[in-house]
Amino acid sequence: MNIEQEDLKRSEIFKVLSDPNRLRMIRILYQSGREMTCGEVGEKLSVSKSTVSYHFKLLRAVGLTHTRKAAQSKYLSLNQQTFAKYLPGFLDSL
Amino acid sequence: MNIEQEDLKRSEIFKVLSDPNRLRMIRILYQSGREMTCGEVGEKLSVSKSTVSYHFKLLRAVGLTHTRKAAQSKYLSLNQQTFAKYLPGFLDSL
DNA sequence: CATGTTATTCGATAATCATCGAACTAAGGC
DNA sequence: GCCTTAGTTCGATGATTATCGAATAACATG
Repeated sequence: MNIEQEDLKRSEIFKVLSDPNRLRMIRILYQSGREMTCGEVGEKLSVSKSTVSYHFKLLRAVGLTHTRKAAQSKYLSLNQQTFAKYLPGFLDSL
Repeated sequence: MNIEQEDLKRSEIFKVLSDPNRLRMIRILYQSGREMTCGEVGEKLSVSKSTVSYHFKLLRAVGLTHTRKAAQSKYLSLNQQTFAKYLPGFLDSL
């Protein structure tokens, strides 16, 4: 990847992190230290489930989270590799 | 500062970093290792000077840069402390 | 198969954003 | 005092965004 593309990727990641609700989601996932479902996270944020789904889609799209499907639920967890590459030390600063 | 406020501050910083042109500005400043004027940076990005001024204002507003005024020019430099606090290791990953 | 749970998709809407050129301010040099 | 240089501010505009509720899809369980 050249610098142009790297910058675009970086700015996309920052854009995804620039919403307070998404930041909270990440903190919730990080501090829980386990997988969580959409509903579980959404409950803590008091926003509609469609909005939660929207945010989760964005987080997934830039590789910040990983999704495991099981039955009707989807379990989300942080993708530590992406954080390590683009935001070294960030998670620990939360 | 409580967590709510910290998250707002964080998301503001990320929002400022989520624009490719502002990211390039930061890279330019970082790699040059010195102060630069608005015009100097703007030249490298081929955007209008009003747009550059707009971006610089945002960077300053969240404390990512520092401005020193001298004669008609304004010299910009990165505020390393803000990076260290909110994005440890980020500059080195550029 | 009917019902309930979990999540996604689809408009719609109000808000925010990046960009420009033009007008303006401030400072120097002639 | 004028012109030049360096930045800022001010609309205006087109694009993107966050949010919601309603409709839909996928799966499980009675």
